[in-house]
Amino acid sequence: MTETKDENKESQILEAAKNVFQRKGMDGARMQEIADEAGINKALLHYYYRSKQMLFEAVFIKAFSLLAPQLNKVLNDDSSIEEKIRNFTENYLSFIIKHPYLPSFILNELNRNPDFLLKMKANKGFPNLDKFKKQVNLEVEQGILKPIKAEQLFINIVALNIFPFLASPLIKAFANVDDAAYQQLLVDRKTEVAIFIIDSIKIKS
Amino acid sequence: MTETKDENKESQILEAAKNVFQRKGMDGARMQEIADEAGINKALLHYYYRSKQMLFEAVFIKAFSLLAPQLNKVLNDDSSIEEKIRNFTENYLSFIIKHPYLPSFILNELNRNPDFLLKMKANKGFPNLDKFKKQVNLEVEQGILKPIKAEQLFINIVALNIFPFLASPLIKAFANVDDAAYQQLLVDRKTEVAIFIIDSIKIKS
DNA sequence: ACATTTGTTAACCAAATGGTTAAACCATAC
DNA sequence: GTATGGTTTAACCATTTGGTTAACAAATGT
Repeated sequence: MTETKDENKESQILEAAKNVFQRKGMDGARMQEIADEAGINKALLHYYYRSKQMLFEAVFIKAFSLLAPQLNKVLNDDSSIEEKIRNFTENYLSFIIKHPYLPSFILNELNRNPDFLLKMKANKGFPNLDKFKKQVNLEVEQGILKPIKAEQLFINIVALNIFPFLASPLIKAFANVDDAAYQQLLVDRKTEVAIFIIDSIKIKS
Repeated sequence: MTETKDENKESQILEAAKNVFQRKGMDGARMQEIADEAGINKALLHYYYRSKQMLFEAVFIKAFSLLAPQLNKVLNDDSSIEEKIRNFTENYLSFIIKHPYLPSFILNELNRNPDFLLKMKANKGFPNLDKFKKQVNLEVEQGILKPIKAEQLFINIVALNIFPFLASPLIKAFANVDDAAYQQLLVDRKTEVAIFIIDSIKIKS
């Protein structure tokens, strides 16, 4: 129905597993349901991926590898902090709007099992704040930015971008908006969020 | 170990259930584990709360009822938007630091089953943005605040306050800080977040 | 042609799990 | 004391679930 026509069974299974795991989480997912969604026999799952745990890890690592490098890319390019914020907000929101379950999936499973991160950290391409930190400190000294700790700024940027995807049912209920209106709010945020952050931290000249 | 000495079995069970459900989620939780944590027989769980589903709903509703009214209180008092932001940030962060699993638990389970919100919405005391919206619009007209939609501002406030509790393992890994340092970051946010928001939206005189 | 490896399936299995039952326990009332 | 009602437990049950097996089909190599 979506993509991955039929290349090979392996990625066809992975696609089905991704859908089920992201909907139900590791604990809620059933191997039978994944098999059904992939249109194959349950035993075949175990033929390709030995166990539920291994299938899950394959899905998780793929999802994480999709999300993390983008973050890294923006953090480590040569633009100013202001540009970084604009780029990140624009790119990341566009990306997540296409994969709305990703953030929730990844954060949940990391909470469930933080040790995962140890495996991930080994990979190079694992996001790293060093350059961003130096840059923030420098721009603060130069009087471009108001004093703020790089870590706090980083949390704020990520929070403003990702949170609406973690809490959509709740926000929809509180703000009394329907799906279409919420979708529009999200699109608006592609520019709104960057403005919001920059207005907060930039010293006007 | 914590509170609820021994009042009655019912709340003793609820306390144990809360702990297990918040750690493991509905799907990951086991009735046996809840029974063990409550120091009772598994059959007794079913004696007090007929099924896992009912026990879960009792826990969930209690958690939600703890979180929601606070939000409502701040939104609907008579202070200015600026004061509301300060109050909310200060109060909510203090509260959540004491119950760090709550946000993750509630958001997860709502994503898993958004229909829950219909039940919740029936309760009076369910948070409502009407007053907040009017107030934002008014202060924008009066030139106190820069133009911003109330919904977006609301999302931003909640995101900045809650997100660090949803993503703690991830942020710790990215920012390379240990538990103690992270705890300190959270405490700092009690004032930092309010400043960050107000700097962004307030028109300087 | 045929042997060998790879892919696929239906049937099966053992463990885990939510839930039930029937008996025991223990207060309080008579 | 013992009848009565709620409380608690050990043992049990049916179903679900992850995983295996053994047979079969389809490629692939020779």
